[in-house]
Amino acid sequence: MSGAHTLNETERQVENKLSGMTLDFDSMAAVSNIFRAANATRNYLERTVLAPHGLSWTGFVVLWVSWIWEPIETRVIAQEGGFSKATLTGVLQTLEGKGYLKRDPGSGDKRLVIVTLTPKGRNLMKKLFPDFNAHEQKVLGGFNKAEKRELTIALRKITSFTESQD
Amino acid sequence: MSGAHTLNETERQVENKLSGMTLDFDSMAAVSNIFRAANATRNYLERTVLAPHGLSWTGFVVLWVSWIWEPIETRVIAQEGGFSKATLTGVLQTLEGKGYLKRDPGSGDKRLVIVTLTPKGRNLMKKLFPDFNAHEQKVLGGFNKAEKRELTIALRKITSFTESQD
DNA sequence: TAGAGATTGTTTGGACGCTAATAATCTACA
DNA sequence: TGTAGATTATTAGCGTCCAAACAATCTCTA
Repeated sequence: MSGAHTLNETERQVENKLSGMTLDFDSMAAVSNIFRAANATRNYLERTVLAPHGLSWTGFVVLWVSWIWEPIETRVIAQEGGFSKATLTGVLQTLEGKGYLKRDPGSGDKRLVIVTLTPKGRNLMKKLFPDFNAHEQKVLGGFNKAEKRELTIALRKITSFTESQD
Repeated sequence: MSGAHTLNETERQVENKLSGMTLDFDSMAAVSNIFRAANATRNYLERTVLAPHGLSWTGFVVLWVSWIWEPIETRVIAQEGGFSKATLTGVLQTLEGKGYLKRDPGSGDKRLVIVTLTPKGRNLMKKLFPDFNAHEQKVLGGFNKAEKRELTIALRKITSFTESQD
């Protein structure tokens, strides 16, 4: 929902299609703007920070989580990163192939896989993360500290509601 | 970035990794919560509204845009929906296969493809969209009208900044 | 009126991302 | 002790998602 048409044009057209139905355009606008902001921010950070290093968004998240908590079990990475174990398997293969991390069997529980960054991976993150954060600051450049926190709180409210529903 | 660890634990660990660097944790939290909220909301709406109709998120967006503006050129759908032409081609094939829409060559410019919903597609949307909006209202249930608009404005500010940057 | 360059949709090849099925391993309880 | 059930990572199969290459068509200009 990106937009060649303006919001007003869209609203008029939707009302046209659904005359008589009660619609909440404020909720509609809020929801669609969450996705627009998320996509635009993701594209921006991929373009400015990640692409020069040949890193995908998911690859970066996996690398970041692993870097912060290494040595770390893959099941924790999946939970922390918010994707399935199956997805993680593929991403780990990619990152291992690029030489940023390695996988070892758990010492106790043999089912587990433990991820550790390679020196190459650690060097990358030590350089990449401050850069990433600098661009996050740019993204939030129009906000003061209180406004950033307000936004964060609002978004958390949405996350916790939607995650609590079955 | 979903979270088995609390924010404070993560902050402490990151500071540990990057002592001496200046990081903006408020921006970091805001950005990561945009993605958490977007993913959680998407999963919620897929689960509650879309899955019962065998519809994917992207499929719904394409169908929605086409329904509102039909007859519509595919290049407009791609721009409006925010994905590439290549992605759209696949999604349109899927939706056409399910009998929700059809593709016709443009009458003037022969390169163009014009999308029109089938009666089956229109019936689906007429039923689906009010349902979708009802769940959007639920997602924003903890917000009053002013708060919804405030959130929308904040998100738009982020979108317009990130989209304006190269 | 050619023909060079731009634009459009599709194909191709690669990476994500999910669920369901599978194999290996662990846990619990009789 | 042993075995049924749970948990783990991986694989298989499908549907997104993108950039790059491609063929068809249009546009502009000399």
